[in-house]
Amino acid sequence: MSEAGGRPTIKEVARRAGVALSSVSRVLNDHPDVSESMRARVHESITALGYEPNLLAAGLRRGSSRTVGFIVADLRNPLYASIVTAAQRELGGAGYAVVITSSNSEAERDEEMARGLRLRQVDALIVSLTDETHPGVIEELARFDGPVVLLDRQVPDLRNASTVETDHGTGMKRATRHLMELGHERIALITGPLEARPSAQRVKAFLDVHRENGLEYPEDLVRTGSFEPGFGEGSTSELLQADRPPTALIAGGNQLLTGVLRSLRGLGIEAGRDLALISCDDVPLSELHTPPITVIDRDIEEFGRAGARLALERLSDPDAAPRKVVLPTSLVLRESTVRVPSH
Amino acid sequence: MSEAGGRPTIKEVARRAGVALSSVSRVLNDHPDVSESMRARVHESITALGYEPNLLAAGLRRGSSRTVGFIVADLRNPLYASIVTAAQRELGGAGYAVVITSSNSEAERDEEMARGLRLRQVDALIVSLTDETHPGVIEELARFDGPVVLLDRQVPDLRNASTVETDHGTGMKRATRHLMELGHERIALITGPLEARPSAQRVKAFLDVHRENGLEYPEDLVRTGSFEPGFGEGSTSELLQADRPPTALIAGGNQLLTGVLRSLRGLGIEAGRDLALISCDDVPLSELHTPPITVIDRDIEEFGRAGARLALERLSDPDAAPRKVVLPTSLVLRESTVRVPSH
DNA sequence: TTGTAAGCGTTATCAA
DNA sequence: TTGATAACGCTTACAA
Repeated sequence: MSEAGGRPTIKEVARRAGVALSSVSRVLNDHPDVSESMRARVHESITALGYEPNLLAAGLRRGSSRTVGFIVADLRNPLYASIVTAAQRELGGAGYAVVITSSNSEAERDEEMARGLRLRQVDALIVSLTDETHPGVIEELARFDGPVVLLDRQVPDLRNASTVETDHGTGMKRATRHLMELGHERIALITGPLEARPSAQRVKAFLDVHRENGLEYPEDLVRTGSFEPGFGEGSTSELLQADRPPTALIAGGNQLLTGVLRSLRGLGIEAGRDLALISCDDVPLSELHTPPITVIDRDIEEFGRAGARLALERLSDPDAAPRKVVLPTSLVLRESTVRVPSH
Repeated sequence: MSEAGGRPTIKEVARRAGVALSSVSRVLNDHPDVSESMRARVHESITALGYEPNLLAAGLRRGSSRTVGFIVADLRNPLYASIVTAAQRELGGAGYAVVITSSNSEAERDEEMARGLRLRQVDALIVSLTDETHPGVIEELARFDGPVVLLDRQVPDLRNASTVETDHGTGMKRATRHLMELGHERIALITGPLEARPSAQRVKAFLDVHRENGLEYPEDLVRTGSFEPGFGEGSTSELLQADRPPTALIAGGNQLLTGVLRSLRGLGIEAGRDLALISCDDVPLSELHTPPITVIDRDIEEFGRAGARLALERLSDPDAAPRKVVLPTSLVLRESTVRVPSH
């Protein structure tokens, strides 16, 4: 199309406009010291040539790619997708592009993704770690020298990281107390690995409420391990087919919930009638299930925005100290927990 | 940590190893002509210095970023997330990173994202367009000179694009016939905008089956417009509160389905009993709903993989002609369509 | 097999 | 306010 085949560069724009290369750059980055006539000539040349900047080159020279890397444990979880979408909007408004990667809930992939993003010179990293205790990932994040934002995770070794957390503990306490008030004494809890903050917080809160009500530690009723549907399904089947099955169950996430519901269907057990059921995070399934399912909810968009803001904060002021934001949860009561257990 | 503060570069690796800069590069890219001793010395130096390559620089020089850009209409749709995840795995295996962007179902954002990815010098583009007729996006894609893969879209003007399509027509025909065999004569169809291939294909197939059965064109029962839940909810309410409501309904996507179900709940209408219901694409909600919902299904992972393969195909051989892959659909019968309508 | 050197498209420093 | 020019970190002819 232009001079010599390939895409026109700043150099050709300069030649055509009869100005210096650096002047074109100044116009492009709207530098304050450019005359109106210069701006006009350059713009004329730019549109005539159909010039488009090469962001790789600019990033290399500038030492910053104007890009934020995002690592999520599982993109297929609609929750993460919402977080990413909200964050992307916030960051986009500030001129940053977002590179999203998914680790498929494998800690080694987390490490791989973090490294990849580092080498691509992203300016900041927002991560939802699969395993906050995995040394490889921590090391990887420590090597990164831009701001790091951890979502719902805590890594004490990472001096440089801001965090946005959810107050899962309070939510779990409310849920557990709610079930106890309904008369349940044998409540089961299925949640992800203890290596992820939310699970640890939930288990602790769950046990605290038991203790506070003078109830024994229901060791056999607490299952931690994974956020995948399969884990929810298997655990539910085991729990409900044991000698003393629970009368209520709390699922620690929407993916776990689908597993729980699959199991219930297989066993012919109906939530709300035969078993009180509570899930974490509101999704269409929990709302539209028959009966609708009580959930520990939170503002997931705000969660994503908060992550983005924490990153931007330290991007605009590299000396700013890392911060921690804690977001609240609320208990949304629905029919899956209205009836008193028949046992 | 190393010489002068910043991260070590290839230059410092070379100096420490006492070899030429280019030799380090050769080792890094495992060029065939490197002696074992050279390789060893360089590697020693690399680990000693903690060297890490700058992919921005490599990409600039090479004229290729080893990156594939992905544009999806809505990341929050679990279906897209699965497609992306599958594609990412395939592309990652071939050494390509994936930059995911979401346009939030806004055609202008599609354009914006495409441009952004272009400027970032991605090597290929895989896109699920919001509006395949939007001139801005088409122009944008046309300017791109690497391979373009369109997902479930067709743009005749784009000579350079491969496509992976779903045979939505056959699926819709099966679904419609199935309902007619159950005795339904007034079947409603709610689907996305006609500007998106799947909707157009569905409407056509739906009408074809009506014609083939000697039934009039149910103009009042076909609603096209958007894939968002709100559109599903509003349309369902209107349809079911009209003078001659349908006895069966087909929802053209999982997001639409949640809207449909919300509306049904509000109206006190039960799927499977009062209204036969079919949805497109299987998600936990369709499977776990009471009653389970009949769906037009497809292998969504394969869809994503196919997109990735089409991109890789032309990435490794730039002269390869664009190709088109069509994936089948199947009808999964469930309880939402077993009963004969009472009307 | 290895080294020298040019250049990828920018930005930023320095003079003018 | 503008123009030369030197990087940025890497790859790749070409020479040795």
